[in-house]
Amino acid sequence: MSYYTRIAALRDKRGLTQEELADLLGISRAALSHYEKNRRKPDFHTLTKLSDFFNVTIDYLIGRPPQLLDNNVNDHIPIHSLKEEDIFRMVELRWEGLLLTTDETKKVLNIVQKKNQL
Amino acid sequence: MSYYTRIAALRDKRGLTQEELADLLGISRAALSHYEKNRRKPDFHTLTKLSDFFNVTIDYLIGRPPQLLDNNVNDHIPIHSLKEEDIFRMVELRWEGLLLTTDETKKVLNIVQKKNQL
DNA sequence: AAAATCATGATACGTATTGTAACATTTATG
DNA sequence: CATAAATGTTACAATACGTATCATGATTTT
Repeated sequence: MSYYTRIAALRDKRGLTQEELADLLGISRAALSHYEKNRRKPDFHTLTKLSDFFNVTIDYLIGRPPQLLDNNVNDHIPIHSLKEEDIFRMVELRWEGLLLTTDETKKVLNIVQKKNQL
Repeated sequence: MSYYTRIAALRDKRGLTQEELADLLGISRAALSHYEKNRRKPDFHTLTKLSDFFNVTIDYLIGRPPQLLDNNVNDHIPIHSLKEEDIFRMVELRWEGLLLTTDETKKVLNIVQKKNQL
């Protein structure tokens, strides 16, 4: 219920001060401090700027726990006529909230391929 | 800049009225209408309830355009010591914002495997 | 097709939340 | 341990929110 955003952790990881990040995003340091301490909630625009900057999803940013993979109903996926670009768009691998590059994705998919288990 | 949430579209897809969805989520119909028309912005808790209900990310829900896969720096991924469960956690395939089930994911990964192109 | 019903959009206002500046406290450094 | 740098906190004006209510639009019924 009471989320803790991961802004502070992400910022620390990059060795930025509140003031530096605030300037980069065009917001005040006080506001950023409030966000990190969960006293204030950034609006969508700021959320997006933060997510873009750190290359994470908003879900990750606000500390939303990951969803489970089952109990879902996707009737409309044309699984057998997926084009390569469709698949490319679907595959978004992340590690601790961070998107993998194309290269990294390739490597992981190769492992999947070898293990042949999923 | 000015996002349009996909709440209305997702709700319509399920054939729900504003009142029905509002009741399911424990919010007022007026509030929901405001969210759909981008006159008000739901708080994190409501955002999460909506995302959980529709099984989509918050990013998708608020209409954030998808991120690109390149220009990223993930130095810390232990690619060669990934356990199967690690990979499982990483693989979150989506189609129009909706998470794929394990079965569907298997199928798509099988296609990837055959095309052997990614 | 008019009346009635249902669904959604819009407004106004009391309340709650936000942003900012200023001050306080904590942490790092010479 | 004194100073500076970084972060935390408070108070208040400005903004945004939730709700009730009314307005409009869309279906249904007869």
